[in-house]
Amino acid sequence: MLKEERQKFILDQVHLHHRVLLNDLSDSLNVSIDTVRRDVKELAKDRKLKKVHGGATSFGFMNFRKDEGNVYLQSKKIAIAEKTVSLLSEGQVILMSGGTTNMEVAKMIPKKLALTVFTPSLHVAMELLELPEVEVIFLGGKLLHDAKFAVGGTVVNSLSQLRVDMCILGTGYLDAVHGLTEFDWEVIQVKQAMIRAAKKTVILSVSDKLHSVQKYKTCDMTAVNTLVTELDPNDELLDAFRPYDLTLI
Amino acid sequence: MLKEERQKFILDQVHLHHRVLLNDLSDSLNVSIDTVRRDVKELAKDRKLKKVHGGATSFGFMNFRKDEGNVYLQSKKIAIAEKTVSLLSEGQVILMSGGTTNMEVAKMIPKKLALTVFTPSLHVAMELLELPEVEVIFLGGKLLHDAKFAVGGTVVNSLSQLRVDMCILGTGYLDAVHGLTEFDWEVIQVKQAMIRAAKKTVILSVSDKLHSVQKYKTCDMTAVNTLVTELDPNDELLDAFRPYDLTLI
DNA sequence: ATAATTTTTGCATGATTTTGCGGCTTTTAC
DNA sequence: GTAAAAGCCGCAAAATCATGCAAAAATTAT
Repeated sequence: MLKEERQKFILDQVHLHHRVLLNDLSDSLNVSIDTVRRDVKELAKDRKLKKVHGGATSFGFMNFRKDEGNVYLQSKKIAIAEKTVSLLSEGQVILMSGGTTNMEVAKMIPKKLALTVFTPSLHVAMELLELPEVEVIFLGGKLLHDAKFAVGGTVVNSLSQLRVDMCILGTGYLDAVHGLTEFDWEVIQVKQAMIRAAKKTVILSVSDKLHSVQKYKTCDMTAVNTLVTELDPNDELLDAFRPYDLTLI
Repeated sequence: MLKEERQKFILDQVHLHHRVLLNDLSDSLNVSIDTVRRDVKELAKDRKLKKVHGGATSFGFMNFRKDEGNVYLQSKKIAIAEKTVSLLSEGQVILMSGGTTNMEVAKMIPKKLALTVFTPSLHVAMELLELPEVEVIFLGGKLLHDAKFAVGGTVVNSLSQLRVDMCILGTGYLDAVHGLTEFDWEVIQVKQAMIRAAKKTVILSVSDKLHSVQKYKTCDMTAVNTLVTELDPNDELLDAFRPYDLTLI
C-alpha cells in the first residue's frame, strides 16, 4: 500500500468521525503504530488534521467530543430544541447559555427569523452566526477551556446592564427540591446573572438529568418559567415539578 | 510494445484505480521496473499523473476535499506564524486580532507556553482554547457574520482598559505610504483600540498584500513596531518599509 | 540493403526513503 | 503519588530511486 493511500485513508477517517485513534488506524491499515504516527505527524504539519494525544482530530470547529455523545441523547436534544424554537418570535432579544442542547436550538432556528441573541458560549455563537437575520452579541470574558464558555466579572457585569425577553439555559442538573444546580462555581455566577437579566427563564433538560443534584445551586425552581424536556408534558416523571408555577412543554 | 502504448496503459490504470504500483505495472507490461519508472517520470513531468514513492496516483486523488484557500498562500502563512511565535515569551499578555494568519499563529503556539491572550475573534479564541496553558479572554461585542469577529463600542471600551505587552494584527492591507488599511469601518475601530492598548504592535502580512491600499486607514507605518512577512528580511520587496523605525523579520 | 546514428531498454551500483523495533522520556489516568 | 499508555529518537533492514553504462532496438542516411 502506498503512503499516499494510507494518508488519504487517515484523512477520510478523520473527516468522517472527527476523531481517530492511532491504534485503530494502525489496526485497520495493517502497519505499525509508528508508521501511522509518522503519517499523522506529516499531515499535521500540512495542517490537514490536528494531532492530539493518542490520535487525531479534524480542524473544524465543531469537533468537540462529538463521538462520545450518544445518538440516543442526541435525538432527545433535537426534540427539546424543536419545542424551544416554538417559543421564539420575531424581533425578540434573548439570552442563550452553552451546552449541546442549546447548540441544537441554535441549529434549528429558522433562517428568516430575526432575533438578537446574547451568549457567552463560543459554540452557540458560532452556530448562530450561520443565521443571517440573527444579531449575535458575545458576552466576553475569560473562557473556560473545556466548555468554551465565558465566565467572570466581565460577563456578569455586562449582563447586569441587560433586560431581555427570555433566557434559555441549556446544561445543568435539575431537581424539584434543590432547583437548578451546576458543578462549576463560575458558571453559576453567569447563569444567575442571566436569569436576573431576563423577563422569562426557560430551562432545557433531557429527562436523564432530571432529579439529579450537583454541588452548586443556580436557582430554585420558583425562578423558572418554562421547563422543556423531550417528554410528553403529562409524563409522570414531571409530576414533581407541577407544584411550581411553571409551564411544562 | 511501443512506448506510447505503454504510457497510455499506465495512464488508463491510474485513471481507473486512482493509483498504481510500479511493480504491478512492470509485471503486467512485461518490462523492467526501470522502464516503467522512466515512463512514469516522463508522464509526471507532463503533469499527466503524480509520481509518488512506489507508484503513481491521479491528480485528484488526495484533494477531493476542498482545502480552504490555496495551498500556496497557506505555506506563506505558516512561515509567518513560525516567525511570530518566536516573538512570544512566557507569561506575556497579548492581543490577537482575527484572520487566517493569526489562526496559524494560534495553532503554532507551543503547548507549554503560558500566555494570556485577549481576542475579539471567535476562530482565534477557539484555537487558543486547545492550549491548556493559555488563558483566553474574549473581547465581547456584536459579532460580524462573515468574519466571526467582535466589533462595536463594547470591544473598544474593554480595550481602553487594557495595557498589554504586544498586539498581533493579522489581516489587513499594508502600504509604506498609506500604512495599514481595511475595508471595514467597524474593524478599524477595534484595531485602532488594540494598537492603543499595546506597548508593541506586530503586523503580519503575506507579501501579496504588501503595497495594496483599502478604503479605511487603521494606522500609519510609524505606529508599527514589527512587520512579519514570509520573505527574507533583506528582500527588496521590503525596501519601501525600511525608512520607518520598525523591525522586519 | 547496410552502416551510422539515435533512442530505448536492462542492469549494476550507490543514494535515498520508508518502515519496524528497542530504549527512553513524556503525558495521561487512576 | 504510581502505573500504563503514548510519544520521541536513533538504528538497521528492506524497499525504492537515480545514475551511468552498455547492449538491443529503432530510425535514418547513404
